[in-house]
Amino acid sequence: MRIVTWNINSVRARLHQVARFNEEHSPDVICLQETKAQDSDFPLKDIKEMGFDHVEILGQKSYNGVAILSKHKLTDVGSHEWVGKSDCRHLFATLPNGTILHNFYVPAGGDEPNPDVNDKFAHKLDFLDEMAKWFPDLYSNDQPMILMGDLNIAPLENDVWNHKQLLKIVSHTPIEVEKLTAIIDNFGWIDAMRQIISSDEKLYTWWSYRARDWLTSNKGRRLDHMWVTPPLKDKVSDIKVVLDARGWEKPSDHAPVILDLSD
DNA sequence: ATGGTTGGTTACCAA
Repeated sequence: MRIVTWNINSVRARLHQVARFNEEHSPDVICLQETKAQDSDFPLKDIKEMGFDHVEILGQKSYNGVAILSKHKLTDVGSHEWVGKSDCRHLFATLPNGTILHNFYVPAGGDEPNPDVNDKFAHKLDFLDEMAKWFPDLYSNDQPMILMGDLNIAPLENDVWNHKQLLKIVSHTPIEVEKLTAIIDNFGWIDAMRQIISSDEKLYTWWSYRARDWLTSNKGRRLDHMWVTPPLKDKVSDIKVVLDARGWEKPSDHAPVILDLSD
């Protein structure tokens, strides 16, 4: 089973890249974030022609939006309105083997890492606090479950190109890292990417559009994540960040992340 | 210290 998370930064602008990725990597499921299309504008027909017979979408005009593209039947589909907002940041569904998928787009949080003056940062912190309570309230971690998506936080020193220079940059501030770690610890999630690729190595999934040459400067951050519950721990056979896709023509600023699970 | 780019929507907002 091959499961992918990808912040695509507009599904309509990147439709040909979904097709290319599908041909080159044969995923079973792709969880998309930042689709930036209301449901009536979602290119459902094109996606289905790629072989994704089961598609769940939750979109809004211009901003945010998540989708699950699947070649297997999806059941028990739903979402939660985080911090009381209906801003299309979460979708969940269950695969035929019983594995529950959660697809998240956590708020980016703006530029100023001070919740007193920046409402977007306050919203991000509230969202994270709610996530830390929500999973233990509703689930047990002895069921197979995967949480993936753009969490907009790079928690470890080697998740950013320069730890010290980014301590006051939103996505790597101590308060965000502390809250993300609390979500993991409260429920017992396993960081599948770091189980496969050692925390001693730099690992990024996002590179700014503003860099003159993203690959040469390589000032990346690991903003996208794949977490699994303990029953799936030993079934994670591989993780890959598909760097190629960041270098395709008119790319998203995020690379897709592939999770391979053995049966 | 500052500005750099992109997508969606149409004079900026969010990332």
